[in-house]
Amino acid sequence: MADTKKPRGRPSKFDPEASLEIAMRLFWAHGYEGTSVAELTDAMGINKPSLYAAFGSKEELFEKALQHYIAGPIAFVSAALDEPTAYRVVEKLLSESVHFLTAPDTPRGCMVNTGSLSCSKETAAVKETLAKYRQQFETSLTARLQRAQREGDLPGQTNPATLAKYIATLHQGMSTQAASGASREALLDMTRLVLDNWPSR
Amino acid sequence: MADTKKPRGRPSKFDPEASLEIAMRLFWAHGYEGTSVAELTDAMGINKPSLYAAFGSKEELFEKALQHYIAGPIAFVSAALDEPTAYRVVEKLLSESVHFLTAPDTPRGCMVNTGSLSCSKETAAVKETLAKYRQQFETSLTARLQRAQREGDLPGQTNPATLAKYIATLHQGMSTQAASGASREALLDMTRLVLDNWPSR
DNA sequence: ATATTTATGTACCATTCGGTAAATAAATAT
DNA sequence: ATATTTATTTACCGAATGGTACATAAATAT
Repeated sequence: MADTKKPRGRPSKFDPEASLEIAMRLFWAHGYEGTSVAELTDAMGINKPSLYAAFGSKEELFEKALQHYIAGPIAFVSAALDEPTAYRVVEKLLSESVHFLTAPDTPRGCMVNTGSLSCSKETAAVKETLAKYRQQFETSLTARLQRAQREGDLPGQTNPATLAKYIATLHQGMSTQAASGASREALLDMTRLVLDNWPSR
Repeated sequence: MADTKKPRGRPSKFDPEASLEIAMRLFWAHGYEGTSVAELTDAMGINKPSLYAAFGSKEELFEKALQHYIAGPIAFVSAALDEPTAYRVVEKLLSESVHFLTAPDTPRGCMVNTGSLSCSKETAAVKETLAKYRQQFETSLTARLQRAQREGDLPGQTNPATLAKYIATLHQGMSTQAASGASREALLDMTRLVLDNWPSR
């Protein structure tokens, strides 16, 4: 089942998957513009041509690191949408986000939120990519809340899009809070406050 | 009353106040690292030595532009704390923030939030300055809510610090939302939702 | 008129930026 | 053994970065 046929030329001395993980951590911690190619190659232990051969460009590497981030560390976000009720979706989303955003062994804050909020004109594409992902999340959450309304666990007078924007906004704000040093306990207290005032509890 | 005594040397051909306003707009729109000194001097119509003579360094200029921003465009934030009740403080704060963050003639988002969230290690000082200002706001709001509790317009079981963090988090999230293109109407709807679920209404 | 003071414009500094050309090293195919 | 293929290392590219030395221009003081 494994790849038994040996490749033709000189073997790579680095694992692209491991390098992607390293890139993710650096972009996560310092953003797109705050991370230089030299820092990336230093951390990966490779030279620049190897990076460009494997990933194309800094921007492509960022995109791939972003995919890696979405499929890995924040997979819990889309998983939370599978909870049975709107309340439990939001409960799980917020509480898991707090734990994630304040985890001791990973950068503070969410890469999708802090990766590139304001940037030079040249880097606007990256900024918009991240904005697109945030929008996708909000759209998915809206759809999930609409389903909840059909299934009767969300009051009919609540606007799902507005509620989704509310949760997305809180989530984005929590990312800033965590990146600025807010404690896990304080953010959990805040989550409790939000859930205690949930429209349909 | 005016400054009648003529200064000694060659007169300045630029107004430092106007230049500070220009710097504020650029930093506001593109952040600290996303704005280059060359872009600043171009927009101001001066040469670099004039900028350095007037403001010291890029970082000092940013600090002064930040003061200008806090004293000007977002003076309404501390002004909102003067409203008579906790509910009206928050109502004014959120609704005015939405109008401010989505104003058509100014950059989207709040400079204190988007000025430098993630950045290279070298620029960590600017990031922390902004985090400090956000913390100051949250602390002021906490104090205001404590006063509200003493004055009886906020239920005793509510934790002012938690409630203040909640509002601050929403505010920070709204900045990201606005910077990402959220419409004024959608954000006002969201504000309405928040206020309708206010703990002590 | 001349000296002094201040701000200007020009030209430059070392460093870093993202990215690449070219030579070389290490593997397999024949 | 030799050719071919692939990835490596080294060295470099032009442009942009934040910041400054230096000569000059424009004002006042004497």
